[in-house]
Parts: sequence; C-alpha cells; structure tokens
Amino acid sequence: MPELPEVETTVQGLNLVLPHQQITAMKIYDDRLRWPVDHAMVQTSQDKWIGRLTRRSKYILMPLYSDKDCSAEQCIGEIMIHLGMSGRLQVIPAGTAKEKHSHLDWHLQSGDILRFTDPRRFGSVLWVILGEIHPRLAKLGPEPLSRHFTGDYLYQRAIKRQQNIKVFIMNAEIVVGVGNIYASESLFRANIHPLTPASQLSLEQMKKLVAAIKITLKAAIKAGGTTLRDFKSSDGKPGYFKQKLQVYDRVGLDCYQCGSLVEQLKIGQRSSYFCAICQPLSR
DNA sequence: CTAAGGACCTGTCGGC
DNA sequence: TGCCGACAGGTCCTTA
Repeated sequence: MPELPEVETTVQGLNLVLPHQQITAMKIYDDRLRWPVDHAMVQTSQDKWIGRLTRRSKYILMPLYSDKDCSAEQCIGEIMIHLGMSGRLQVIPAGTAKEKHSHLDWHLQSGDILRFTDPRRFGSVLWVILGEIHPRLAKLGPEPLSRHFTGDYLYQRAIKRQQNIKVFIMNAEIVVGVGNIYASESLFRANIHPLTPASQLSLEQMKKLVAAIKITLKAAIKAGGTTLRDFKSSDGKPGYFKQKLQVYDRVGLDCYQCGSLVEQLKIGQRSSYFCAICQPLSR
C-alpha cells in the first residue's frame, strides 16, 4: 500500500486531529509485527499527550509529551511507525469493531481510537528514545523533496555503481521514499530505461531524473496518494494518483507519449513498467 | 565494499 | 466449487 506519498497523506490527515489529544490507554492485540512490539509502550503511552506528527522516509514519527502544552522540555520520546506493505493508521470512533488484523489501539480522551491495522505484518511500531536517532534511521539517504537531493548528488553516488538505475533509486541509503510505483513513473518521466547501469547516466540525465522524482512525488501527494487495491488515507478516502499513472500496472496498453506498448520486466524481484521507445536503453 | 537473492506474512486473483 | 501458483505498494539479512 504505502509509498512516500501515501505516508505523507496519512501524516497530514492525522495532524488534523491528533495533536494535543491525550492517550487514556494503549492496547496491544497482536505484537507480532516486523519486530515484536515492546509491551513497555503500553505503560509509556499511558496518559501522555500527542504532539505534531512528522515523517522521515516512510516512517511516521509521533512524539509524546508529559503535559498538555506539548512544549519541547516535556517530550518523552517518539513512537515510530512503519506501514510496511499493507499497514493502515487511522482515527476511528470509539467502539468501532476490530478487523481481523487490527493489532494496536491507542484510546484517546476524545473517545476516538488511533488504530494500527496491518494484514501482512510487515509494518513496525517502535519506540524512539528521547534525543536519540533510531538505528533504522541512521543510515538513510536524503529526503527526495529536500534541497539535499540533487542531480549532482545522485551522479556522485552513482560513480562505479553497475547496479541498474531502478534498483539504485529504490535503495533508501541513496535516497528515501522512492518505492516501486514511483520508481517506474519517475524513470518514464526522465526517459531513462530502468535497466541502465547507474554509472552510465550523464550528469544531465541525473538532473532530469531528480527533477522527475520530485515532480512525480509532489503530484502524488497532491492527489492524496495512489490507491491500487486498498489504500485509504486517514479520513477513509482513496488516493487519486492512479488515474495519472503513466506506465505502472499498464503492461500491454498504449504509451500515452508515443502510442507503442508499455512493457513489463522483473527487476530486482519487482515488477517494472516502461516504454522502450520513450526510455531507450543506452548500452 | 557491491550486488543478488531469499525471507518475512496474508490476501486475492486467474487458470485449470 | 476447489485447489494451486503467482503476485502485491517494503525492507532486512545472508551469501557470493
């Protein structure tokens, strides 16, 4: 389900309702996520106030405070949530029946519940100690929408890398937040074949690719993410970016740009979509 | 160090 | 209708 635009959409939606709400209780129904949920979080969450949520890579960071003011000195740490492939984090009315894969609830003073649901359990919910950088965040590359992510940067990182460009841009140590959908979409937009070795691309091509990634992600965030099967933002609405996908999931259909057929390949175990005419393979 | 593959887990869909 | 394999938006870990 979630790539960066879907996570960002979720954070924006939750920030409309969660900040300054008090947690009255946390319940763990199933702790078997990507990593076991630490049951100490139940006690830690008790009676704390929720601050403004942020995002780093595809992780959602929810700071907790010991006082309703939520001033910096009162912060006690953060809950760090990854949605994996099938996770959802939403605020629902008290009493809403649990689904088969609802794993965690935070009951709020308002009566609502913040609920984490994840059928495949590739998601994770971890505690970040105050003032520390979680090991999972320590080695991440720049945010794709930040000024640190430039064509020059990507070109430098690609020197001596024979790896194909699609797998390369999906590596979170190079740049975070480029998942399988938007990798194909960005490469199409930049007219780069997904199998091109990273080191083969010129500085100009890298600049074009970086611009394409930024434009693609921004447009997807604006549309509320992409709903393929089951993505729902925190307010329960689907994302509308699917209607704008150029190549993803369009194998055998006409390329919107040139009219030839969109092709599909497995690259690094993932389905990849491209137009061989618009995205010629240089060497 | 890089690159490639398997692993984790459940649900759904298409073919027979 | 039922069974079985392939596949799904993401990382992490092991092996070469």
